[in-house]
Amino acid sequence: MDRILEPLNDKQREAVLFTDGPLLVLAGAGSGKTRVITHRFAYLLREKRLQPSNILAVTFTNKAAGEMKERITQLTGLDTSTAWVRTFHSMGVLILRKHAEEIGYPRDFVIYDDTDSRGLVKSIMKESGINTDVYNPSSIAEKISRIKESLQSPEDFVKQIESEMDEKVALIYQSYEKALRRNRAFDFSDLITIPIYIFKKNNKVLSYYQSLWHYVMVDEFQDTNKAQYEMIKLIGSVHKNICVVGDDDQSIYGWRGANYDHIYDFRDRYNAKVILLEQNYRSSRVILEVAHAVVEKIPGRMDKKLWTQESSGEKVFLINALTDKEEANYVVSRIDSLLEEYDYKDFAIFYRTNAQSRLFEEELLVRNIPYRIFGGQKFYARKEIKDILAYIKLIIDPFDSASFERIINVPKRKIGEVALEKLKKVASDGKTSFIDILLNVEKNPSLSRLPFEALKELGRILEELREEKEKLTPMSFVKILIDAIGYKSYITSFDEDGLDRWSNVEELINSIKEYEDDNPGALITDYVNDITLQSSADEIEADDSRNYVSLMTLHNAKGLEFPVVFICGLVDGLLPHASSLYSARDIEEERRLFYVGITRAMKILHLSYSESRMKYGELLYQNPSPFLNDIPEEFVEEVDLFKEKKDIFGWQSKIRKKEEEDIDDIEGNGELKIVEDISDIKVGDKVYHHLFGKGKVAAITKNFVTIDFKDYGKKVISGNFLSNIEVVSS
DNA sequence: TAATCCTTTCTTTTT
DNA sequence: GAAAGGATTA
Repeated sequence: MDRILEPLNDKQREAVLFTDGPLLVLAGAGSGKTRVITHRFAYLLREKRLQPSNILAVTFTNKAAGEMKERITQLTGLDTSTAWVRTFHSMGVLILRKHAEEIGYPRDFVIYDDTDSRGLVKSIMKESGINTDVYNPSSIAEKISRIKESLQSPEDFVKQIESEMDEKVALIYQSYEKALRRNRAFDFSDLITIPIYIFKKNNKVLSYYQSLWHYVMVDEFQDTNKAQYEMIKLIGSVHKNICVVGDDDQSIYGWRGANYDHIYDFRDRYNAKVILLEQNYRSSRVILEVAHAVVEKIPGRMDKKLWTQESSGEKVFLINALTDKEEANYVVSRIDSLLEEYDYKDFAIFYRTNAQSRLFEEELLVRNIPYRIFGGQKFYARKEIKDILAYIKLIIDPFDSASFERIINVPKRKIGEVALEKLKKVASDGKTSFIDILLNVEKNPSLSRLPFEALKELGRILEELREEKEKLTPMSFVKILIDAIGYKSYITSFDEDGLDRWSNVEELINSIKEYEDDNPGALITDYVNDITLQSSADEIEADDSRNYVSLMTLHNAKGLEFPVVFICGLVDGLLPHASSLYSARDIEEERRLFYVGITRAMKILHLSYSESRMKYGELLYQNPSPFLNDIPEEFVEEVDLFKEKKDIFGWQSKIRKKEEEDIDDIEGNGELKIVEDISDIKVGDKVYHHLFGKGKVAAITKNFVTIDFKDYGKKVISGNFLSNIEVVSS
C-alpha cells in the first residue's frame, strides 16, 4: 500500500519520519542505510510537497549517487533529474561553474587529479632546488591537500611550522597554489574548499543555496574531512535540517583526511536525535559474530552490536597455505568447486593492496573462470589515453602548463628540454596562453631557433578546436583532434605495442560516444571533468548484470555484498599494513578495514594467509595477521594446506622441503646449484625457480634471462634476481 | 634531440 | 617485476 514506509523496520521508519532538525543515523553494516536515505528522500518529496531540487543528498561515489537517484525515481515515479543527489566533488564543480567567475576565478578551468597534483609538486620542488630523494613528492602533495582540507591557507600554515619538513611544505604549498592559479586549474581539494570560500565571501550565494536546499542528507558521514563537514554546516546553518548517516566502525579513509570524530561532534554540537540501526539483513550469525569479535577490540568506539534473524550458517574457513601462489591456487579451486551451487557473480576476492591481484588473475585464467579486477586506475593511466586527454585539457584551458608539457613533443616536434624551458618562460607571466605563444612563435626573439612551422600548425589546430568546442559533440571533437595531430600514425609506430595502444584510443572514442548518449547535450568539457572525478568504485556493476568473479581491494569493497567472500593475504605487514605500524590510530583503521571486508559476506566467508610470499621477486617469510587471534575458535573451521604437523617442522623448513620435492621431480635430475652470475647458465639448461618452478633457459642477454617455464610459459628474469634460480648441472 | 639500454626505487588504500 | 630516472650513444 505505502511503498515508502511499509518495507521499513521500526528504526528505519523512525529515521524516515524524523524530518525536521538534526538527525544522526548510526547505521551498522548491512542495516539498510541506503534504504533509509532513499526512502527518506521520497518521503520528504511526498509529505512536504517539495521539488526534487529542494533536497540535497551527498555521497562519496558517483555510483552511490546514481543508484540513489534511480531508487528514488522508482519509489516516487517522479522525474529526479533535477534532484541534488551528488558527490561532494561533483557538487563542488557545479558551484564553481556557476560562481567562480564572480570572485575572480576563471570560467574555463581543468581539474587536476592526484597524479597531476603530484607532478606539479614535483616540478616545483625541482625548480626550487628541494631534493626529491629526501622529501618524497607524493607525501608532500598529500600533506598539502591535508592542509588545504583543514582550511588553512599558505599564510596560516606558515604560522605553525614545527619541523624542517613543515618549512619545505610551506614553501612548496605557496608555489603550488600560485601554479594552480596560473594554470587555471583546481585540484580535488579546491573542489570543496573554494566553494566554501565563495560561500563565506559572498553571502548572497550562500543564502541562495541555504534556501534552495530545505533538507540536507549526508551518506558515509564517517568519511567526511574537515572541509566537507564545514560545507554541510554552512549549508544547513539556518534550518538545521541535516541528517547524517554513518558508522564509526567503517571508517577507513583516515589517511585521506577523513575523521570519524565528526560523528560525535555532530551529535554534541547539534544535540542531534540519534537512531541506531543494528538489525543486519545481509550476513549469517556466525559471520556477524566474527566481525564483532574483530571490531570490539577498538577502544572508544560507539558500543553497538549487529544482530540478525538469519540462522548461524556455516563456520568461517581459515586457510593456511605455504606460499601466496598456493593460497591463490586454493582460493580459485575452491571457487571452482562451489560453482555447482553458486554463480560467478556470487564470488568476491578481497586483498589489501592492488599488487596482490596478479596471482589470483593467473589462477583464474588457468581455470577459465571469468573475472574482473576493480581499481588500479588502469585505463586512464595509459600513456595514449593521457596524451589525448592532455590535448583536450589544453584546448579547454590554454594556460594549463602540465598538459602543454605533456603534448608539446607528442607527436615529435623536435622540442626537447631546452626548447620547453624557453616556451614555459614566456608563459610564466600568467597572462599569455600557450596557444597564443604557439601562434606567435616567430615574433618572439627568445624563441627564434625553434621549429616554428610545426609549432604554429599545432597552435592553429588548438585554436580552431577551441573555437568549436561548444558547437561540436564530444565525439566529433575528439575525432577531429586525433586526426588533426596525426596521432594514429604516431602511436602505431611508437613501440611494438603500437596497435594495442591505438585500440585503446579507439576504446576511448567509444567511451566518449557512450557518454554522449547517456548525457545528451553534454560538451567535451563536461566529459573531461566527469572522468577526472570518476573512481574505481564507480565501475562496479550491480549484481544482476555481472557474470564474473569480482576482485578488489578491501577499500573498494565497502558498500558491497557477496554470497561468498575470500579475504586473502591476511598476514602481518599486509593487514595491518607495515606502514600503519607506527600509529595506534592507523592500526585501528586496518582493523576496521578487516571488519569491512568480513561484513561484506552473506553466506560463506574464507580468510586466508600464507607462510611466505614473493616481494620484488624475492621470497619473504611472514606471520599470520594478529587480527586472526581475536576470532574465537568456535566459529572457525581450519584448512591447513600443509601435510606435516607444524610442531615437527618449523615453517621455513617446510618451504625448503616442498621445494626439494618439486626439484626431485625435475627430469634428468642432477646436482642443483644456485645461480650467482649470469655466466653460470647457458641456453638449454634445466632450472628450478623458487616462484615459477621448473623451466628451461630459452635465451640469455647481457642482463636478462628468458626461461620457458613448464607451468608459466616464457618469462624474462632480471639479472638482479638470479638467486631465485637453481640450475641442474649436467 | 631521440632512442636505447641499464639501474634504481618502490607499493597502501583513492574522491 | 614494473616504472621511472639516468647515462650513453647515435
